[in-house]
Amino acid sequence: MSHTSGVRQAQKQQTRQALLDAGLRLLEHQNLSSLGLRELTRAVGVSPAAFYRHFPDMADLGVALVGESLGSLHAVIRAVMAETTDSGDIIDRTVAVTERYVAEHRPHIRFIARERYGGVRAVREAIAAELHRFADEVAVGLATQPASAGWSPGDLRVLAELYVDHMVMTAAAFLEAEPDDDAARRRITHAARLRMRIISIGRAHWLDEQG
Amino acid sequence: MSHTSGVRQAQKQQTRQALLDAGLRLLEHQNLSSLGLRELTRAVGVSPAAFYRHFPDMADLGVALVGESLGSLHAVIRAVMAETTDSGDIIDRTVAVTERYVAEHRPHIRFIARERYGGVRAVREAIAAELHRFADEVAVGLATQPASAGWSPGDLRVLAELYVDHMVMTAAAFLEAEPDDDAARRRITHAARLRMRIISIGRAHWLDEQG
DNA sequence: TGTACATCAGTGAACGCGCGTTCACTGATGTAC
DNA sequence: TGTACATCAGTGAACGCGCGTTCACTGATGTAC
Repeated sequence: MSHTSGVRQAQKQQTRQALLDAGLRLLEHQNLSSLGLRELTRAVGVSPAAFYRHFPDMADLGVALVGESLGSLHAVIRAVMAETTDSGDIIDRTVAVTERYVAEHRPHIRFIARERYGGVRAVREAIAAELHRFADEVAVGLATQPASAGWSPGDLRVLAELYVDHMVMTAAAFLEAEPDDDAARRRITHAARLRMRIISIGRAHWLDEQG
Repeated sequence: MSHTSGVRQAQKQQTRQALLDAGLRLLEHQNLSSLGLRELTRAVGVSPAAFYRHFPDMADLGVALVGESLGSLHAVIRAVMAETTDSGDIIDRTVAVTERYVAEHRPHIRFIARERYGGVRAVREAIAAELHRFADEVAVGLATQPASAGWSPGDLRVLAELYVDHMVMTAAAFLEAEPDDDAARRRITHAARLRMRIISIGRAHWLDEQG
């Protein structure tokens, strides 16, 4: 039984967080699989061996970064979905929230984009699992909307994934633009809204076409 | 003036191709930025120094692999777009072609997915440029269709990117499934068709909603 | 056709370097009484 | 409160290893006459 309080625990947690923070910073220009253990501990200012007090290996640190990067998104998504106003409004709001989230968590989102199909299996799987959970949440939200009447659960789930994928796609686009390139950001915003509207209209007319 | 014929040229080309082939194979389980020069030349059976007769560095080999991976897709896309039958048919055909292309070029497509947002700038940019060119081509194709009447060139371009992104998304999904997992492949095919139909229907009703 | 010289793809040895991991250790923090 | 012992985060030295790059070289191929 370990007391969770105490100076020692707090100091350990602080070093762990320093490793995560430095890792994220160093990953701005490289892959997780090319980030060196010594490079990381050097940046933090601890000995190489200290790393092993916190993570068994780099892949494990990567998985921790996935949680840190995507954990806070759940609340954001739920908040947007809860405000069930008209669909045009919800689209603009979603795009705006995505833009702001990328601006405020740039290194985290870059890390996710880079490692989503990257070379470290455990990290890839952790990201896939998180996105899966987002899609679940969106699917539940969609199911409660009147526009979903007549949709099978499986097809609703595909629709939810479509929305999540587009959110990721939009985030990646904002990522690639320079943060202060306002023209580029307006272009991305316009494209993201247009895409989501096309999908939204397609959804609304889906059942007509099936009849 | 160098004669392009000759035994020497042919042998050099052969070694270069062996480097590309071995590179692609070694990149199945790792990033370009963690692929070692010695690891690669060892796999090919030449001395490490021989590498420099063909590429200045690994990033350059990566760019060559991008060309090799996406070059042959142009012809395929153009062929599908040329057969302007009804839109349901063209969707099924596109999904089927994507599935077959991934099955036949698995390592190439995996490389593209992994490096699209990867750690090597030159390679990222080469991939982005190729996808940009695909979208251009699709936009030209779309512009000739009656369903595009009333669309601005800018919005048509967004629509073209939407189709390209969905092709990439579908390819990535096929990639993640085991090649012999027929159930997974059927699920992906169903989802891909549904997504494209929703987009197609949204496109058809876009102008109505704007009025 | 034969000869003498030029080119250049690939060699093999050498270099200095930073890597991941191990280990016994230290000394501050925690606990029992 | 004070004392004696336990815990354990972080140290620093050591290890063997594979890395990227350089260099003068070799010998097959190419060219000029």
